[in-house]
Amino acid sequence: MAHTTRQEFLDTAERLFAERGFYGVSIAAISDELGLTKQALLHHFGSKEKLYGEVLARISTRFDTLLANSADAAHDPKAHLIASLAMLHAAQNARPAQAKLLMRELLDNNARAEGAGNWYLQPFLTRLIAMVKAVPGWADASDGEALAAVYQFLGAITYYGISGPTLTAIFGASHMRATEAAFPDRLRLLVEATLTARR
Amino acid sequence: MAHTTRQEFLDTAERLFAERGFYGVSIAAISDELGLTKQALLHHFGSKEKLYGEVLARISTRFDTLLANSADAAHDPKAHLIASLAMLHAAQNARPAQAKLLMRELLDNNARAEGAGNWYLQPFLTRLIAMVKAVPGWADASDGEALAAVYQFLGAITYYGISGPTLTAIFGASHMRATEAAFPDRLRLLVEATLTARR
DNA sequence: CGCTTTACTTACCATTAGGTAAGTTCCGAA
DNA sequence: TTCGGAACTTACCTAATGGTAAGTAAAGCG
Repeated sequence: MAHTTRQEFLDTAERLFAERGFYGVSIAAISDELGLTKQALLHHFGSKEKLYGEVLARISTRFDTLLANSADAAHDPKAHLIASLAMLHAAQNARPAQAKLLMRELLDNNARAEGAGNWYLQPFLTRLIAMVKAVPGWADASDGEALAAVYQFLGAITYYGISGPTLTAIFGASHMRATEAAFPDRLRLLVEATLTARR
Repeated sequence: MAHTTRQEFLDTAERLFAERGFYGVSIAAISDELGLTKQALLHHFGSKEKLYGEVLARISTRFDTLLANSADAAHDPKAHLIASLAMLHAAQNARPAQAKLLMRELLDNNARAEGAGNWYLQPFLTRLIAMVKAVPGWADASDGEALAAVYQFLGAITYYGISGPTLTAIFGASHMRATEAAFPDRLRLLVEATLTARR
């Protein structure tokens, strides 16, 4: 709203952090892309770490509201879960940087997690867990059990979001188009298989 | 064999690069862990980039020979593929750093790929593609099609290799044990579902 | 009008980065 | 016994890093 510059910083940071990781991007590099000095960035965010935190929090919120908005059509829990995951997939496709950053966070948080690191993702994860537990036969599942399933779905989506560009870079663009359309079906198969495996 | 120090450098670098990424680790930090100076490292490897390349090449070779050694029992192509992927899964479990590093490479190579970056993984990927194409019904698949399947399998394995520690860190260790044993079955389901989807 | 706040800038700083240059120590072969 | 090369070390360099301090220009507001 009034904070246009702030949002531009967040957008640029999200993209660059996704491309090169936290340590691979300097605050000067981020600021340069906006034609500002790094002190402008520090003015808005205080430190590089806090900027990174805000970027992550924004992604988590984005996902969370995405899932919250789809909650009404929850007649069939399993169909609802699949539809929600498809929405996430679409969101990842629309914002490739987001997918990369999410995967990076899964890689980095052990090492670079003083304090609150992981909590950015937790509300989002918790909501997905609830959706899995709503599926018939999963009501009595433990949080860990449901989370493992969630993590697998999320991983498949996120991984797919990053593998597209990578494969294109290695093997050329022509091969990748056809398989792009097949992913939603594969995702559905994965969800069905995982959810059916438990009895 | 005579190069004990070299190998120790590679081991340490593999672990640290996996933990914090290429830019997150200084060559001084790697050397310090061995009680040596960074110039010792530069003496052996020339530059940080070359060290990183050797680490990746070693992983690729490791995988490649792993697959090559399992090639004899190829009576049933699908069973062979599944068994090979299970071997990879076991290898990733035995060396968690390896899984992380592989995933990082998939994230980083676009940005930090001047030249040969991706080629480290290609022989390994090519071998997996051949194994997929050996499955009945996949002989006429394009390289891209087969690679997409390979990439999905590899992603599932690699992702699972890194998600274990992460989930444990977030939700505690007790929840994770049970699901650990279930993964081979899930992997098999994934492979079956993916390979059957094509007709 | 004066005062504060916001959004920045220039100036500066200590630390660390990767890398070069020039030794030193040691070991194995001629 | 000397020689050469491998495996290091200390010393040094330049550039870049994240961050602090202090200021400036403009807008909002009593």
